This record gives sequence, C-alpha cells and structure tokens, in this order.
Amino acid sequence: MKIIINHSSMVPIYEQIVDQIKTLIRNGELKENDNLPSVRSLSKELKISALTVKKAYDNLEAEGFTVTVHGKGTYVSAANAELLLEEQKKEVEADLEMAIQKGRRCGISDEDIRTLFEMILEENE
Amino acid sequence: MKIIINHSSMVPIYEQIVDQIKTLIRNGELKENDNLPSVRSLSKELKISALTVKKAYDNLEAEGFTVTVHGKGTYVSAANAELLLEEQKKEVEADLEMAIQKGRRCGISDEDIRTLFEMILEENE
Amino acid sequence: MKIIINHSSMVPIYEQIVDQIKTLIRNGELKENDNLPSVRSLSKELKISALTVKKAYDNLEAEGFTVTVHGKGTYVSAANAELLLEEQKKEVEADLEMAIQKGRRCGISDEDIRTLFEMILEENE
Amino acid sequence: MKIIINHSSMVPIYEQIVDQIKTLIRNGELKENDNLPSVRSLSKELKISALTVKKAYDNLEAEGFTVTVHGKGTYVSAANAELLLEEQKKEVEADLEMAIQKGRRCGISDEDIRTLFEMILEENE
DNA sequence: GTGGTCTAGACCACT
DNA sequence: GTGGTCTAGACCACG
Repeated sequence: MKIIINHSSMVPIYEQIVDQIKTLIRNGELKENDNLPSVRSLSKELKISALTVKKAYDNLEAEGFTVTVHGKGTYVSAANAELLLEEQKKEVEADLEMAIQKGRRCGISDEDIRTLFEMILEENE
Repeated sequence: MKIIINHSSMVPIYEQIVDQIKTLIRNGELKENDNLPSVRSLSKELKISALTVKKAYDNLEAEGFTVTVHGKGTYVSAANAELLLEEQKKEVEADLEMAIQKGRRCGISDEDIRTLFEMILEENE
Repeated sequence: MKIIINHSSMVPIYEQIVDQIKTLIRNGELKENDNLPSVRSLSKELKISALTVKKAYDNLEAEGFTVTVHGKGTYVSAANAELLLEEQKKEVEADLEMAIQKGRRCGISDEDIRTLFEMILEENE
Repeated sequence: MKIIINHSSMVPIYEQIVDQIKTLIRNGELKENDNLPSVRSLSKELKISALTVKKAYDNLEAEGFTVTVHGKGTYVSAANAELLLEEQKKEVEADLEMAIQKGRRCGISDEDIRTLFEMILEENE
C-alpha cells in the first residue's frame, strides 16, 4: 500500500487515506475481494493513530467500497471503476465550482479566474 | 447590509460575514468612515449570536479594515481596494489549488480537471 | 474652563475631565463655591456627549469635590489642595508601581526599567 | 503551569494569560515544541470558562508564539526570546508613559514624579 | 482525548 | 445606545 500522508495539508488525514484507497481501487491496484491492510498495521506503517485509519475504513464501508468482516479484516467489495471515477469527478467539480463562485462573488472576472487556474495547474505540474 | 448566512456551509458563520463585508468594502458599497451595523443589531437581523458577529468584527479590525471605538461603534478604516482584491485573489487561488490537488490525488488527469473547470465556467456564465 | 480632550488617548474622556477639574481646584483656579459650567454648556464646548460630562461631574461629587444643587448647578465644595495633591500622587504612584511590577514579572532589570522611565520623561519634556 | 488570575484586575483574564505565557516562553520555562495545557484542562485548573482560555490561545497564535493543531493541541512555536523581550519592554514603556502623563495632567512636577518612581523602585527592591 | 464554532444571556465600561 | 468580557454548555470535526 503506497499511501502518502501529508501532515501539513489542510485535508484531514483520514480523507487523504479514503481518497487514495478509492484511487487504488479505481486503478485496479486493489481488486474485488482483495483485503486491505489491518487498521493496526496501516496505522503503524503510516505512523498515525489507529483511530484515524479506522475512520477512513468506516468511510469507505459507508460508501460501499469495502466490507468489513469482524475478526477477519476489510475487503474490497464493488470495484466499479467507472462509477468511482464519476463520483470523484463530481467532488472535484463541486470544489471547483465553489472556488469559482467565490471569485465571482468577489468581483474577479472569469478571465482572471481562468488565468489563476492555469497558473496553478502549470506551476505544480 | 445584505449579508447572507449559509448555516449548513462548512465555512464558519463569522468568516462568511468577514468575507462579505470585505467584498462590500472593495465594491465601494461601504466607504471609509461608514459605520457598520452594531454588533447587536446585525446579530438580530441575521438571527445569530452577538458573539459571532463580534468575532467577525474583531477579525476585520485585526486585518485593519475597520476601527472600533468603544461605546460608539465600528467604522470602515482604509478602503484599500487594490490590496483587498489581491488578498481575495489569493484566497480563490488557494481554493482552486486544493481542488486541483484533490483531483490529482484521485488520479484524475490534468486534462480532465481542466475540462471540468471550463465546463463549470461556461455553464454558469 | 481650559479643558483639553484627547480623543485618541486610552484614558476615558470622563476621567480626563475629572483629572483636569481636580487640578484646576488644586491650583486655585477653581475656588470653593465657584460653580462649574453646566453639563450642557461644557458638553457643547468640548463637543462631546452631555452624558459623558455628567459622568465626570458625578464622579467629582462622589469624591466630595463638588456639590450639585438640583436646578442650580454644580459648585466646588472643599478645596483642600494639600489633600488633593496627595490623593492624585497616590494614584500616579499606584500606576507606576503596576508598571514596575509588570516589568519585573517579565524579567526586566530595575536598571532597564529606570532607563525606560528616564527616556520617556525626557522625550516628552 | 503557574498562572495566576486576578479576577478583580481591570486587565481581562485572557490578556493576563497571554502575558504570563509569553513570559514563560521568554524565560525558557516553555520551550519550542512544548505543548500548552489543553484549553479544557487549563480552564478547569484556573476555574474559568474554556472560551476565555481559547481566546488567550488564539491571541498567542495570532502573534505567532504558538501553533495550534486541530485535535492535537497547542504548541510553542518560535521561542524568539529577544523579540519577546523587546515587545514586553514596549508594553512596560507604554504603561510608564501613561502614568507619567497622568501625573502631568494632575499638575505634578516631573521632579515629583521621578521621586515617586525612585521611591517605589527602592521600596520593593 | 483534542480544538473549532456557536448560543443565550449576563455584567461592565464608555458615550 | 455602543462595544468588551465572561459564563456554561452545546455540537461538530479531527486524532
């Protein structure tokens, strides 16, 4: 599991985990019925609290991407890559829309917003 | 004062107030030496706690946009529109950057992110 | 009445009035049975709220320096200059002591505090 | 944390906390990366509202002396003793200046003020 | 457990 | 009337 945690990011750790596991599922690196590392082992590997990993797993299960079997572990359930991509796109879309609306509310022109966007995209390429 | 509060937003109420007052100042709807509504009156109007309004006003004062006189009220100080625009641009920039990073974390290609962005920009034009 | 109000001072306006009237009494510029300007006229002269002047007069009366006769005005009562000076000295003493203790609490040496003091005394001479 | 609250002081409780924590940092009793007591525990210890402690911590963070990590706690950031000393000196300077101005406003001669000052300094030596 | 926000109401100081 | 401070307790998000 190549999961990378950015502690200084504003994004909560558990969300970083959720996002990356979703992506692993979507990419086929995690397939149906594969089992995820145990809460404890992943928490040790990432040097974070076990509760944080558990929260990530809980979220994945709530969204239907994994199934947890008591005493056995957590398994990938539906690996509907298409669906996942669409869902993630929608989230990003929502975030972008919020940023754009904020800019407009502040009276920044669409052209300026686009320029900002392109700047950021190229900068961190 | 046409301030709109979104109670279900993740953005704290006091920050929503700060953002909107900054915009009012930048747009010239609030000019230098204008006085803001009193903490109590605005809290009644928005049906929120007076402390929440006060926190917003404290933030505005800390950033230098207003001056508060004990027993008299809160007044707009420097209406440095240029500076404010730059500051707000930085905020939008940060929001866009977070959205882009999220997209990348989910494995969405830069090209797809750009397409999403353009879609949203044109859609709500 | 040569009373000077400093609106930007941290000292409340009513206290500035109280201090200066006490000094006028102590200096003999206001003698026993002299009457002070009416609340309204002084408030107009100083361009401040009548309530603020009233608060100052109330304080003076509470401390026994003036007597207010309903419908007639406010009169200087005891003009015990000696007593007044002592009292005022005590106030200043208390303020100085607080400043010194604060400095010591912060670990500033007495020598440094003395230097600060002399600096200020000479600067604004 | 030996913080002493004076409830009858004119200085707000949160400011008393800020001052004393600054001094602890400057004295090296609180070092970089040390963590401050939690908002709740300190509020219990001092028998004051948690909000009041939080306001103090917010101020410390705004001035750059601490860093707060959501869900983890509040940590001492830069222990720039030099800077802090200068800042505290300025505060004492302001307090002394206010006392001196008060004395002058009352018509006390500079010589008398100096005498008072020296008296206090020697008295409590 | 931690901090972050918000409430409803109190008391005080200043104008 | 204004702002300034404080309380006691609530709910949420994060670890």
